[in-house]
Parts: sequence; structure tokens; C-alpha cells
Amino acid sequence: MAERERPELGQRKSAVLRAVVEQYVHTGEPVSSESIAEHAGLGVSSATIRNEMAALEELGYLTHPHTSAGRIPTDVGYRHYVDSLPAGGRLREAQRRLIAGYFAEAIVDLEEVLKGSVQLLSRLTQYAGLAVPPSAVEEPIVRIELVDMGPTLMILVIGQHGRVDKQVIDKPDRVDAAMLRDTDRRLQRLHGTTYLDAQASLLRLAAEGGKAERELLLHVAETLRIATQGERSAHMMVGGVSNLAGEAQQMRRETLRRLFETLEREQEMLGVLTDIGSSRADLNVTIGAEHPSTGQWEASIITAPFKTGETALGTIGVVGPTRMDYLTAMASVRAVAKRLSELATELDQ
Amino acid sequence: MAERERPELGQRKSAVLRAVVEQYVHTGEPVSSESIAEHAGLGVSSATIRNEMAALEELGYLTHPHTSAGRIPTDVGYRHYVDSLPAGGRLREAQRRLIAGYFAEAIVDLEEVLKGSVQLLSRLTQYAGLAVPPSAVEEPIVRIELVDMGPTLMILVIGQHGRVDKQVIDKPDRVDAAMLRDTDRRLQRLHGTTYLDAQASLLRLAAEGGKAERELLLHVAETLRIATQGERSAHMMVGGVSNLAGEAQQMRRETLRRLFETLEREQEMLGVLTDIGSSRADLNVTIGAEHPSTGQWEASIITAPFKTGETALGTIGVVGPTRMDYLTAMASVRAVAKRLSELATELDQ
DNA sequence: CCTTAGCACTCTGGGCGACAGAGTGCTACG
DNA sequence: CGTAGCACTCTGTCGCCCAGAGTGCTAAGG
Repeated sequence: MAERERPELGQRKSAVLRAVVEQYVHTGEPVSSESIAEHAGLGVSSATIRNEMAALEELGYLTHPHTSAGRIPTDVGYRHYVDSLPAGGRLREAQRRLIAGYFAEAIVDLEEVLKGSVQLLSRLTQYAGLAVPPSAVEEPIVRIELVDMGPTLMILVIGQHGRVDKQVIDKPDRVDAAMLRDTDRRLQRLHGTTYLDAQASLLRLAAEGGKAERELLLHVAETLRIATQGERSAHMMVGGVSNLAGEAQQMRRETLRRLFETLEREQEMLGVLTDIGSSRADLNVTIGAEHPSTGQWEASIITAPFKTGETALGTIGVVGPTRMDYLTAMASVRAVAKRLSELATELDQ
Repeated sequence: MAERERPELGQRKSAVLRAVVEQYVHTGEPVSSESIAEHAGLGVSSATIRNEMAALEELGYLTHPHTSAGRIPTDVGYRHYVDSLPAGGRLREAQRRLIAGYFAEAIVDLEEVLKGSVQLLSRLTQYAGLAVPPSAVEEPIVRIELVDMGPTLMILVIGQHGRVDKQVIDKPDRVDAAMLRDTDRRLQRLHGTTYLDAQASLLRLAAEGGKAERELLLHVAETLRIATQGERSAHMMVGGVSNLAGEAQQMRRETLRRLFETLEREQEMLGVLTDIGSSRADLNVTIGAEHPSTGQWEASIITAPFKTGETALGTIGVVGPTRMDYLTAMASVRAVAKRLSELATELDQ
């Protein structure tokens, strides 16, 4: 729809826009026509650049802090810039090596790998990294156990991809060792079914059994529900937040506080990420006010799904100020997601 | 030793110091002699207060931003203030209810309780909350299992207090189902021993068994080692960091960044907390430059251990700016630690 | 000897005007 | 259509002044 209103820019306008974005990202200062004329190598004078800039401002791609200041990109400007970027953004050699080095270590626990990836991304980009682990819904269960802890009981569920969900509950009355063994055996039937299917099966099983057993099974079902349904379980991972505190020269204190607040609220943040990732593209970029939440904190989010074959597992990404080095950030996220997908595919066999 | 150099202040000097600290914490502005004379109810004129203030400055408890500004407390000033505080600081009714409400919920998983306590503390104090879970060293093992995940193998250790440690490894060659069952049975001997003792036992067992089994057992020992020795396992919990971003009006950007950075580095932060908590007091307060790290970020840390009976389990606390509401913060930390200790004692039976 | 009133002194912060510099927008010309 | 040139506008800074806040000191009084 925005496509309709903002038709293809001329080649030179695009070049000017790109130059403005890149210079502004680099220096953080409004960009003057003269510096573009000098550095961008377009072979035209500053006056011509000024005309182009005025036109770009008219079209909504640039703004003015005040009359006699240079131009800075608007969200729309960044959007055009990002869309016109070549797909295969390049990384510095050092960055490539960092990524390669990380994935050379043989870590086989997906959760550990993701934790590391978050760190990796935040180091690559100097923004905050984030990761959303696979939802358990479709994950086959390898084992369910009831562990007797004395006065309490631990329900333990192990998934095919290495996730472990646990819940500790007060041991219901009238539950003894024999009964636990019995229920435990019954739970073994669920091995191999997915978290989702197992929930349905449990409800059926619960209906059959005696009162005490029913209570137990319902608790198990609850554990699975929590594991699949977010709430306290959907533990999104965030790292490198301190980068934002330093980097964000221009962010006002209040803006920064709100950003941090949201990053701490898993549920809210997951909602935002779901919105952004719903397009199922290989790389999603959301710039400033394009999303109501990110608009609030003048931030951009770049995410990419990682998958085995064609099925999406989870998401990784970075959060940074709108004035972000999109080229590097996009390339980093894309590269890490690619490696993660390869690794996941390998683990899956 | 500081005790030696700074002898007991007179009663009035103490009162003036307290008034300055409290007013400064409240308003964030340097405090003038006149406002103390008016509000502190000491029944003397501002000139007298001025004399006292000059003396306090001489002694190192107060400073001056510049000649004609009011006084602000130094770290030493805060220290004296804190030490002279009555032990049973009081909380507002609303805060009491918040704490009572939280502990009224029947959560029996220590880890969950701690996560909640961190949130609770950050809401009570408006600073960042933190918690260090019990070390596994002395915790009895309830169960050790080897879970066959296809190409990989998960080592799973469950502790008496509800902790679950896992490590996923590549399945060593020459390991088949029968052998897993066999080793699994052998591992059952370790049930009931502590994480620490189990490590020693494993090394002995490993020496006896065949080559493939030895490799397995060594991996198990490694899992236990990681669980007891910090590294990636000692997952300190931090929450409410966004409070600091807003609250810290006076903190410079750079200071804030460093603080956040340290909060993200578990190992470093754990080191600081260990230093602070080593006194084994019921409540530890470290103010600004009293610790080299906290000095760097102009912050104070308040911690308290929680225990069952006499054995310390872990630590909770808050981190805030030196200009902190010590009264409330100390009372909050003390109250939450007390409740946690009660809860832990209860769970332990 | 301690307290206090009074006063001179100092430093900050805001308001004001002037000014240099940066950058634009426009016009007129090739 | 591009460009040189120029008038115009706005910011940031500097110096200045002034009001206000708060101190330090002195001298007088209990």
C-alpha cells in the first residue's frame, strides 16, 4: 500500500537517499548537500543534490531538524534504503571469522547454542541480540517422569530437541510410591507423541483413572500446557542490552527506559516479535513507527527464522536504534540464522 | 579501620547528617543549611547548622559541588547514616502487603520463587533486584539419568531442592541401549549423595569400567562439575534493570553503560556479590567506592543471605544508585530474605 | 563557650544580544 | 536540466549582566 503511494524513485534520488542514510548512520549528524556532493561520487554539484533532497523531503523520505540544518532520513527513508539493499550484504572478515569460530565449537544443546547466538549477535552488531527458542507444540516427547522429592513431586518432560520442562508440585494426598510407579508406566505411552497431542491424550487418560491419579495426570497436562503456551515458560533470550545504553546517544532517557522495560517483559516482547515475524520472510526488518511498539522507543528490529528444512523452529534477531547500521545488522542476522538452520538440520538427523 | 579514624559523631552532628542524607535522597538537590533548620526540627538556626555542616565536611561526611551550593553526602556520609539506622526499618503498609501477597501463593519450586523474588524486590524498591540460587555443592542428588536422544545423549541430574542440570553430548561410539541401561543402573548408587561427593565417586567408578563406559561416566562428572563450579551454570538472576535507566537521573550515560555491562556478566557480578557477602552478616550494604567495582558505577548494593536453619543457601539483594533510599531498600531486602528463609526451611522438611 | 543575627562574598543559571558558520532555497544563466 | 551565486534563516556560542541561593565569617548576646 505504501508501495502505491510512493512510486519507484529515480536512480539518482535513490543514490542520494542511500548516501544520506549511510552518512547519517555513520556520523549521527544531519547530512548536508555539500558533503554528499563531495563524498558520494555522483559527479554533480551540491546545488543539484539540494534539489534532489528537497524532492526527497517532499516525498517523505527525509526531514529537516530546522531550516539551515542538513537532512536526516525518516522511517520511510530507512525503509526504502533497506528495501533497495542488495540481498547478500557483506560482512567484514573479522565478523565472518567470529561467526565461523562460534559454530566450529561442537555444542549440541540447542538451548546453549541459542544463548551463545544471542551473545554472538550482540557482539557482531553492537546492538541487543535476541532469540526465541522453538515452540514445544510440535516437538516429540522423549520422556515424561514423576520424580518423588519427598513432600513434593517434580514433573519432568524431556523433548526431542533437548528441552527440559519441569514443574514442582505439592504431592497430592493418597499418593504413594506404588501409585507413582504405576502412573509413571502409564505415562510412557506418551513417549514419541508431541507436546500438543500428549495433552489431549492425558485428558483422556485422566478421565479413566481414579481420583488421585486423575489429579496427577491433570498436573502433567498443565505442565505441558505451560510449556507450549508461553506464560512463564516461553523464555525468550536477550543479551547485550548494555550496548544500547551506550550506543543510544540520541535516545532520550525516557525512551531508553521504555525500551528496557519491554525487553524485560517477555510476553510483550514475544508479541512484538510474532507480529514482525508473521510474514514468514527470510529476514524481517521493522523500522521505528512501522510497528506501534517499536515506534515508542524509536528502535528497529531485525529478525530471521531458523529452520530445519522448511519448518520454522524459532527466531533470532537484533534490536537497535532506528539510526542503525542496517547493512551489517541484516547481514549478521542472516548469516547467524543460516548457520543455525544448518546446525539444527544436522542435529535433527 | 575507618572506625579508628572517624570517631563517634556528636548526637547533633549525626542528626544533621541524617537530615542531609534523607533530604538529598528525597529531592536529589544539594541540601542547604536553611532547609535543614526548617524541616529537621532540631530547634537551632541555620547558622548553627552551617557550622555543623562545615565540621561534617571537614570530617569527610559531606561535600560541596561548588562554593555556594548546598551539601551532598559522600560515600562515607552514607556509610555512617546506614550504620546508625535502626535495625528494624519500617515498610509502608502497601509494601508489606505486596510481600505477604507474594509469599501467600504456594510456589514450591525454589527457582521459581527466586525469580519471583527478584521481581518483587525490584518493584518494592524501584531499583534492580538480584538473586543467587543455592550452590549445588551440598545438595543431595535425587536422580541421575542418561536419556537417549538418538544421535545425542542427555545427562540429567535432579537435586533435592528442585534444581535440574542437563548437558547434551554426542553419543560416544560403541554405546548401545543395553550399555546405557547398565550404566544408568550403576548411576543409581549415587542417589542421595551430594553433587560434590558424587563427583569423586564417579571418578572412582570410571576407573573400574570399560573404555566406553569410562567416557560416559567422565561426561557425567563434567556435568556435575559445571553445576557446582559456576561457569555457565551459576545463573544469577537479575530483574528490574529498566528501573535503573529511568531512576538514574544523575548517572552519566557511560556510568550507566558500565553498570549494565557488569549486570550482564554473571561471573563478574557473582564475584562482586561474593566479596560483599563474605562477612556473613544478616544484611550487607556496600556503598559506592567501598568496593572497586561498585565505585566505578556510583552504585550501592544491598544483599542478604537466605538460609535453612543456620546454613546459608543463597543471596538476594538490590542494586541502585549511591543516592538510594537505604531505609526502604534495606527493610525490603531484609523482609524478603526472612520470608525466603522461612519458606526454604519449610520446604526442607 | 555555644548560638545566632547579619552581612559580604562567591558561584550558578538564565536571559539577552551579537556574531560566525552552516546549510538551505531560489533565481538566473549556460 | 544542471549549476553558480547569493540572500536568507537558523543554530550554537560567547560574553555579559543580573538575580538568587547559599556559604563563611564576624561580632554580639546568652
